[in-house]
Amino acid sequence: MSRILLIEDDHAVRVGLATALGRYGHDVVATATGEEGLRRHAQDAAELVVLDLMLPGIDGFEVCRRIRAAGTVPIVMLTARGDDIDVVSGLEAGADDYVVKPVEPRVVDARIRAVLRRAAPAAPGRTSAWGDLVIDRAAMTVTRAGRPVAMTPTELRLLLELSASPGQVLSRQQLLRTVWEHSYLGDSRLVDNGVQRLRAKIETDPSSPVYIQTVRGFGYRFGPV
Amino acid sequence: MSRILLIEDDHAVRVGLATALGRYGHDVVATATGEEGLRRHAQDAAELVVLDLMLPGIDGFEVCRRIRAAGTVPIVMLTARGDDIDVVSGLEAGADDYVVKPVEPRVVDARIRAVLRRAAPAAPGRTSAWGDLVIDRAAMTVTRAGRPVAMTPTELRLLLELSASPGQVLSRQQLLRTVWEHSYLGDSRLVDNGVQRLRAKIETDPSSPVYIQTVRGFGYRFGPV
DNA sequence: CCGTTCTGCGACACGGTTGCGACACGGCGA
DNA sequence: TCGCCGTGTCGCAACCGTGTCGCAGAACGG
Repeated sequence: MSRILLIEDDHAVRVGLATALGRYGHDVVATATGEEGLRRHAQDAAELVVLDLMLPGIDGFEVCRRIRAAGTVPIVMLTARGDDIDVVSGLEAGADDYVVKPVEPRVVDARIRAVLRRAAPAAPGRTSAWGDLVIDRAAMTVTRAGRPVAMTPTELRLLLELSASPGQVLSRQQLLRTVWEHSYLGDSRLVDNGVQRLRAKIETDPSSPVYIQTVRGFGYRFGPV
Repeated sequence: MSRILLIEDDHAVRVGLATALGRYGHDVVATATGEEGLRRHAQDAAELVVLDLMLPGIDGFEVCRRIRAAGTVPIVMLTARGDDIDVVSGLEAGADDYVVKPVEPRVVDARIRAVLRRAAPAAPGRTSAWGDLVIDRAAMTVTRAGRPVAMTPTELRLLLELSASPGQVLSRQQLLRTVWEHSYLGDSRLVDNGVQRLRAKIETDPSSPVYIQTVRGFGYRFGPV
C-alpha cells in the first residue's frame, strides 16, 4: 500500500515488524540506525516513517526533527511502555502518532493506515505547467525550471489571464479590462509595458519570447511553442 | 515516493515518462488504455493518477470523471499543446492539475510533488509540524523549538486557519470572514495587524518571516514557498 | 526601398500597500 | 471598583509597484 521507512535498532523487532508490515501490503525499507534512516530518506523519501525512540547514535527525537525539517512525511513513533515523557517529547518533535512497545504489528498497521488516511484528503488547488513554466494558482507562485519567480500582483494577474486562454489572442482592451479593470477606450501603453515586464521575468530571451507572443495589430497570445 | 498510475496510449511517452518518474522515486504503474487504467485503479488505488486526455476507447474526460466518482485521488492531466478547450474541460471533469505536452518528466514530477504536498497536510490530525513550529489542534497549543508559545484566541484562530491551507494564499477578506467572522467589504487593517502580532510571536525575525508570507496584492500564505 | 505604424524598452516619479508603533475601549477577574 | 489583557483603530513612514513618457528599432504596406 505505501512506502514505509522503518528505523529500529533491535534486530528481532525490525525484522519481525518489517515482514509483518510487508504482509499487510506495505512496501517496507528497514534500517537499524538513525543515520542510515536519514540517508535513505534523503535519497528516496518514504510516505511514512516508523521510528523507534531509543536508537544508538542519533536518537529518535533528533531523527524526527530532521525528517520534519525536510518535509511533511507522517511519523509514527515507537516508545517504551507508558513512558509519557517520551510521548510528549515525541509529539513535540513532530511525530503524528505513537505506538507503545511491545509492538503488535497489527496495531502498528492500524496506526499507519489511520495516519495516512488523516493525511490523505484536502482539496488541492489548481496548477498548470507549460514547458518548464509552472503556475500555481492556489499558492500564487510561478516557477521556471524549478526556480521560483518573484512576481508582482499585476504581472501575476496578467500571466493568469493570459494562461487562462492558452493559444488565444487577447486584445489590449480585453487585458486592460480584465487585468487592470480599466475601461479605457483610447490607446495606452499599459499592456505593452506589463507584457514587457512579465517577459523579462519568465522568458529566457525576451527578444524572442517563447511563452507570450506578440500578434501585431491584435494583441498577445500565451502558449509555449 | 508515491504510487502513481499513468494512463497514456502513446508507447514512447508512456515508457519514457514511467521510467523517468521511477527514477524520481515514484512507484509507477503504466497502462495504455482507460479501461485498463480504471481496472487497475479499482483493484489497487494509486495515490495519484497521471492521465492523458487523448485515449482510444474511453477518453480521458470520462476516465477522469469515473476516478473522481470513485474517490478523491488527485489527478494530473496531460493535454495537447495550447488546446484550451482541453484544459477547461479537464479541470471541469475534476483534474487537479494539468501539464501541456510535450511533457518534461521533471515538470511532471514537480507537479506531482506539488499536488501531493498540497493534498497531504491540512487534515484535522492532532498535530502538525512545520520546521520547528508544532501546532497541536487538540490541545490548542503551539510550540516553537520545543518551547510553548503563549497565544491569544484570535492569534490562534488565525494561525489555525492559515496552517489549515499550507502553501495557499488566503485573501484578507477570506481571513476576515473565517477568523473574525466579519463580512466587511471595505478595507480594514485588522488582518494586517493580526498577522503582525502573530509574526511577533512565532517568527524569529518578523521582518523576514519564515512561516507567514505576505503576497502583495493578494493576501497571506502560510508555509513553505 | 522608404515611410508609417506599432512595439520594445529604459528611466523616473507618483501613489498605494504594508509594516509597525501607539492608543483607546471593553470585558473579565481580583 | 480597579486593573489588566486582548483587540480594534489610527496614523505615520518606507518601500515597492506601476503609470507615464520618450526614443529607438522592427515590422509592415505601398
